[in-house]
Amino acid sequence: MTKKPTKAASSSADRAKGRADATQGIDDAAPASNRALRAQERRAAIVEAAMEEFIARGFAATRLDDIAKRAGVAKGTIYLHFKDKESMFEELVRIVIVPVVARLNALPPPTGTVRELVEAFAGNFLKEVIGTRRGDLVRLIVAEGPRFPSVADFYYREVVSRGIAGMRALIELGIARGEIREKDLARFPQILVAPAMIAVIWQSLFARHAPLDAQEMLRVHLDLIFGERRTT
Amino acid sequence: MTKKPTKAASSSADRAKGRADATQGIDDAAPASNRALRAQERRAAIVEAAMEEFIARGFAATRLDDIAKRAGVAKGTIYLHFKDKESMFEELVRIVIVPVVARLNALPPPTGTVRELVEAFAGNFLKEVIGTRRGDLVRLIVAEGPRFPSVADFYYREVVSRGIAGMRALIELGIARGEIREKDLARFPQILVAPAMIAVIWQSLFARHAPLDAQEMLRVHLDLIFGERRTT
Amino acid sequence: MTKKPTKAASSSADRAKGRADATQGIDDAAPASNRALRAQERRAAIVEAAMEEFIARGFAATRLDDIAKRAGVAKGTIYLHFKDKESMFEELVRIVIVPVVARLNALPPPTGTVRELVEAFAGNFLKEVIGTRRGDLVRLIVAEGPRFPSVADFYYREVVSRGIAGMRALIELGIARGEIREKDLARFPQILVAPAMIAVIWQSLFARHAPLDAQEMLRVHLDLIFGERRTT
Amino acid sequence: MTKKPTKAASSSADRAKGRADATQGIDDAAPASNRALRAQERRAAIVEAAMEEFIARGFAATRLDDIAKRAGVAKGTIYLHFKDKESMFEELVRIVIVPVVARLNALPPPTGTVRELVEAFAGNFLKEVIGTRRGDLVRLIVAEGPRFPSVADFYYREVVSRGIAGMRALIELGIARGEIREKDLARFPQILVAPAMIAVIWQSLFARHAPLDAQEMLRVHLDLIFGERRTT
DNA sequence: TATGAATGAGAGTTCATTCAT
DNA sequence: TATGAATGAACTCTCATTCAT
Repeated sequence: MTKKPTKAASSSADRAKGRADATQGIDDAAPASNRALRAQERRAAIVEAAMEEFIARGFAATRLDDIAKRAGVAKGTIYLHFKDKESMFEELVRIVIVPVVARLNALPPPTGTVRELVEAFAGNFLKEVIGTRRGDLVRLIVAEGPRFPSVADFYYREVVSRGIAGMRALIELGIARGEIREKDLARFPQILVAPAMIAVIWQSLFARHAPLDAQEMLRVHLDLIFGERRTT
Repeated sequence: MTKKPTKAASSSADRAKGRADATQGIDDAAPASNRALRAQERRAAIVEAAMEEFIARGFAATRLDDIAKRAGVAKGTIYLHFKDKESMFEELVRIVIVPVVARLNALPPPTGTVRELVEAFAGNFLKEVIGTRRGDLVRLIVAEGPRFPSVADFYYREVVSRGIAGMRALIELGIARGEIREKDLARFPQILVAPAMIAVIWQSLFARHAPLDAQEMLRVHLDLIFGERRTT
Repeated sequence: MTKKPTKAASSSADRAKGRADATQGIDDAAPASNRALRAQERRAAIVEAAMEEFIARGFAATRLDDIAKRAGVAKGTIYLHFKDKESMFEELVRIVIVPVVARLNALPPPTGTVRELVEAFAGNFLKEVIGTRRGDLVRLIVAEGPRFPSVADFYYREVVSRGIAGMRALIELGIARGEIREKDLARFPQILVAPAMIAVIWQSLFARHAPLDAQEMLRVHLDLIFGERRTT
Repeated sequence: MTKKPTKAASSSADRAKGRADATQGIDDAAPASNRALRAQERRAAIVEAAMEEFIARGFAATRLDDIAKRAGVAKGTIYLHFKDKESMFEELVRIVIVPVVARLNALPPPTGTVRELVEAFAGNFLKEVIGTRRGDLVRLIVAEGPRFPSVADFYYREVVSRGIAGMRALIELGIARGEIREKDLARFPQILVAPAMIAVIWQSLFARHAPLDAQEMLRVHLDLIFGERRTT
């Protein structure tokens, strides 16, 4: 997790870093960094617990008491790391999303056909997002976005706009290579990812009633775009 | 005294008024139905107000005080119509959704090509859902669904499953008539509506950053499915 | 008590007044005004209780819980009458001081010598302020004034400046009549009341260690100003 | 290691520094006294900081965190010097008041007329108390006295009773020498200092609205007691 | 000796729900 | 039937105090 300390946590975090560097290689540095380490662990535990609770209950219905209990810390400890409930929520989303963005930026080497690229990407999405905590996060953002414009903004800026741009590039490549016939698709990359989004939402709302084979659905959707796959 | 009409806010209010007009002139009925009439109006006002507030703030953050104020009734009056906040929310969604279902059932006469049918449907959806209160309702259900399984269930049963079934029928018709080539599409009617759903969500979260021309997007999507439209 | 209702309390207070006027003389007005009456009583009880607690503990150390308990109401009821703890304190001082000012304005008929007037005034002060709740209020204002400028301002405007002006008028009359020799006294009416203030503070802090005969002290002070009294 | 010096904050700090310079060069004493020295300095800093904060906010509203920050020590360090917040406050007042008493005891040689003595005293009071931190301390004691009887007791015993006794002695001298005519004044020395006290309070509460020329007021008051001064 | 992260009791405030009118 | 004052449980946030380092 890339350090992005709260004001409250910054001093200890910074100092910890400094000290660790200074005592690099010296055994008895352990106790010094133990403190910082424990602080990091606590912070991580709070983030983890808060995420679970926010996803399970939404922002307003989540009790800080429950987050504390789940994280195994005292109520007051939360306030050593976050200013208040609101900014905790906002920061949380950032904290959880940043590594996602990082991974998106670590582009896979563009080899093979565009369809293969998109399939690889979709496969990854299936595994890592649909039906997972990460998927619930998406639903959380959809749910709370209007009340937390800064969260929606952040999510748009960091994830959506980049994702859209990436998709558009892929689509244009596909068009240039003749893999995609529908030229206007480049104007609406949302169409490419729409079924994936629907799958995310479907899983958390309706999976009970009618399980959805997301993988198959994506395949069909890609057939629509790239033309039917020959007999594999 | 119909205590719990399964009619939507507006329509029930309108009908109630109509009835009052109809019974005009019957002396001993007038005062009695006046009472009922007023009760109906109040109830409708509460439903309307509650919907606005729930959409704007979500379930937990909505105050009954605000609903009462907006509806122009006293706080206690709400409890004459609904058991408590939770069951009010659950009932509310039902009340608002029922007329939607009713309209869906009043199928438009299936004339013309399948594409024309779907386009008509999509056009209606564009006008009546995307960027409207009704669209926000969809987002509200996505947001609160996990905490209100009964709401999600109801929505699935009354709207989603029927909608899916209807789409499937259309798709099969399209396949039979040769308008749709991708045969597997019938297995995932979700693909047909996915961009529409995405448009709904996009409007309430990201319209500010990047307005989305939903109409055009739907057209492109239909081109994908039905093959490109010739020059008009 | 001149009605000066809080925003929260205003509606009920106003309506109560209106209704009371409307139903003047009609017996069954009782139940209607009972409500308003009870509300007034509650409000008065809160004011009374809050005053006691604030005097006993100061602003910061006073618990709303204790005020509620002492007033015999629920904690939430306080918020029907006052916006929050701070504005409750500020309003409280106003509420308690207003009748004091009213009484000051109801000037006693200026008969007899200036010394007699001043003695009458001092006698009243002795009876009504020194060693009473009212005296404690003065100490409370001294204590909290710097943290509640609005309170200090109000007290200065309504009580201190008027009191000073009144004293100055009396002193000038005394000088004109030849009862007071020290002409510069009119420039510092504070001197006239200083021992009275000291007596107020003394009673609440040191009475235990060394009781102070305030009456005698004031007499000696007046002798200083008016010259020794002959053997009456 | 003198644990609880009975010296005032500032003076002890200054003196401590002086001592450190004096013991410079004694090898094995240096580190030991360095420790004690640092401790003394810290303690003095805490006392100073605490005084400022208590005066500015009162006892209950003062945060130990702020005291620590202002003193440049960690929160925990305070507890190495004081048992808890309450006893810190009580001790503090003692620490700050002791040097005042000491100075009072170092009586100036009684030369000249009584009026001159009193004027010298009043002049000193004007300079050192009215409108200064020391004056605020008086207000603090008035404010917190009822909640800290031990503070009020201490202040009475060490300052008030001695001051009263001293004033009485002066007054009696004045009467004996014929400078003061009003014999009963000796029974109420409070009258002599009352305007000075009023000036202290006035400065911190009302100076903004109506500045008070304390020096002139005291002069007028002394004229009242000693008779008008001739044209110097 | 000094630190400051951690604690958790306790404070102010809100708001769903009740009930006398 | 309708009201809205009253309730008090429950929530967020603060801060004196402790203790491992």
